[in-house]
Amino acid sequence: MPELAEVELARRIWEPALGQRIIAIDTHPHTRVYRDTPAASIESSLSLQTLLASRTHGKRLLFSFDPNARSVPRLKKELPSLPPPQAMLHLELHLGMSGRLFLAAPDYPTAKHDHFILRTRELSLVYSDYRQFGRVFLHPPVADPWSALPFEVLDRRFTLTYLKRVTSRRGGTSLKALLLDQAIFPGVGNWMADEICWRLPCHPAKKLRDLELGLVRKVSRQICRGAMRHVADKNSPRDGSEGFSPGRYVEQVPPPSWLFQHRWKAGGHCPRCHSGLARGTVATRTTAWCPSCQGAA
DNA sequence: TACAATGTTTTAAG
DNA sequence: CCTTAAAACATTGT
Repeated sequence: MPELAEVELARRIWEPALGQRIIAIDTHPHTRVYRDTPAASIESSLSLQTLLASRTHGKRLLFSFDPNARSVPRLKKELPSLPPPQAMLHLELHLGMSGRLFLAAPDYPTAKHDHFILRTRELSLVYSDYRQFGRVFLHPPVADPWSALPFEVLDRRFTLTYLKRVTSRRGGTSLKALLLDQAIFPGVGNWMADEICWRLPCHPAKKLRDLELGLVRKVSRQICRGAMRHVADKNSPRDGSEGFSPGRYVEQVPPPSWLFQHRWKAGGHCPRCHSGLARGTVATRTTAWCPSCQGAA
């Protein structure tokens, strides 16, 4: 499920735990989710640390922990014998296709597909993923483990010049495949890619060399911004309640004027021209498009 | 039963 | 070495 906006939504779900200390960690240690970092090493690294911050980049989630939050008093010049501060630890999480985050009570019992649970005194932070395409791993303790990632679509630096440069050798690829490439459009997934193709409008199998890149850039930014707005509008009033409040975040979905609402329905119709939608495989993914608006490849 | 699923990585092929 | 296409991964639901 998770693309850009849904990943941001997932980040906010764990937000109530910022500033809290991890007092226990539960894992299913032998699942593929730990293919990068062994569960035991995550457990020992994060134990008793404080969750300080969270960010997203495309479909990635980053949670940063302060190993000094507990032992560092305000005075530092006065205590030269204190050990030097340790760098922040960064835990990255990817939700894959079926991963989700939720909050639960501190004594929440681990369920079948709950691979990773952080416990604080007040909350359980649960990562659940029945399909195990997702992953959780630790970064080496550097200041910013994400400094080399590509620009996000909504980043000011995502300019036409930039887009031309990073796609300069990709003329033979299809629009849909390009939109799904996380090195170029971080956070765009299957439904957003279809939405962008539809909004352009342009057939998803059209070759990049036949495209107007400036328009692709403009529309992809519109779709990303729109998707983010749909999650930002929701739950804006904070209820001020403490601790576990299930259901505070509910998934919100784009309006009926978007292709999104119609693309999976059998016999779905184009919200722009009302033609019947077409469906097929493009770039190895199931794809929906309007044969009337989007023309041919 | 067989296939598809809002994703990524690896392998194969051009 | 580079680009592009397809298989593999693990599990569930139709």
